[in-house]
Amino acid sequence: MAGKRRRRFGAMRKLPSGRYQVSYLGPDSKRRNAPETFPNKTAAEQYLARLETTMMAGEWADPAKAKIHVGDYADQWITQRPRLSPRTVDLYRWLLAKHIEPYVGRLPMGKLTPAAVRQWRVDLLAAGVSQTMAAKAYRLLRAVLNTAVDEDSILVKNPCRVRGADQETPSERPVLTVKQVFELADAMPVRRLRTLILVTAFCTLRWGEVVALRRGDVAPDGSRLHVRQAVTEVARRGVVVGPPKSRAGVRTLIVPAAVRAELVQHLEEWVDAGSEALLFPADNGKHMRRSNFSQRVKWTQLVTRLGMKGVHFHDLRHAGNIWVARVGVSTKDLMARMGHDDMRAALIYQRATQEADQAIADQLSKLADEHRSD
DNA sequence: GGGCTCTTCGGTCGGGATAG
DNA sequence: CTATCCCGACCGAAGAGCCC
Repeated sequence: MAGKRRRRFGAMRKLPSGRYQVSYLGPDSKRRNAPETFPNKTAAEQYLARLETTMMAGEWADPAKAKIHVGDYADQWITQRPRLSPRTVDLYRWLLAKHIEPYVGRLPMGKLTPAAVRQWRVDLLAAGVSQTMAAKAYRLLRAVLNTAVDEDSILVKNPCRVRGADQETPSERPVLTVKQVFELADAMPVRRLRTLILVTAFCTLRWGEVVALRRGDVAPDGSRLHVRQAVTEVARRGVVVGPPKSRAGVRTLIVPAAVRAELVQHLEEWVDAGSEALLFPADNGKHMRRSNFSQRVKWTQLVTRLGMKGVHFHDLRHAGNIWVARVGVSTKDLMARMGHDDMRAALIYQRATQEADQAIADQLSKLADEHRSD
């Protein structure tokens, strides 16, 4: 066209109706029309200018893809995610079906605004969903949408921006005393489960770790324990044996002298020969199952009867950790014993100890004050 | 300007109820 | 007894912020 310079970015034409239509090349070099036409040339120019800026900033979103439904995209996301553990896949699918799909699943991606996300969360909580589960669902949706932003150019910005919505409200677990742990152990219907309780508490083990222990993991004199495996129960696959939860989970523990004799006796009386024999097997010789144990010892009723209502098996591990922290070890040492890579949990125990120290100090001060006033 | 701590984000395991 | 549903708690890696 004579006299007309080609535009640096995009193209523009006047339609028979008198309105202006613009088109442009996306980052994928495909030509697209703007979703609407403009009443005058200036408006069209402004649209192109804004568009160019977003594209330069790498924030351009493909309008066609924005029509994909949130639920479909999320479903695809889970399927395509590499290296998710089976447990996580199960959880994600469940969260999607239960807490996401029914609310925003049929919404096109482009229609999922921050306001819609906010409302979704409000609805979820109003429906009686706990903070914890709402936070989980929120985090999943956010992770999905982050991929939509970063990799697929479906969205410009993640609409999940509710402050604190990803936070799970931590709750205090009861702290068992040494005496209570022994009471619990004594209440076990059979001797070998008594040992299970004591080893779990004094070696601060996880359930999956303690039931995976084998004869070869215990030093002959019961002084050391080698944690090298852990089991998880996976839907449709049953018990799965693998490495412990974290890298630091593989560890060697010194067994407190107080339970060594018991452990050695347990090995003699109950554990099959051979280094691969399980320390605490089920009656069928295979790994003990959680629900099997709970039902067998009637856990819920038991702890209630002993005045420890609401105590979980995992609280044995907590108790052990608290005791260890009270002995006055460093955070690093505590982490090593717990099999943690992360210091957060260890710090919680040390804080609990500090509070106890404070209480002791306060009591001492009181005594001193009483003395002075005499 | 390198090592530390804190926060954010994504991911994994534990526990109880209940149906089979 | 096992399997599964539903929910709650816990954890690791990397990025952000901070302090020498």
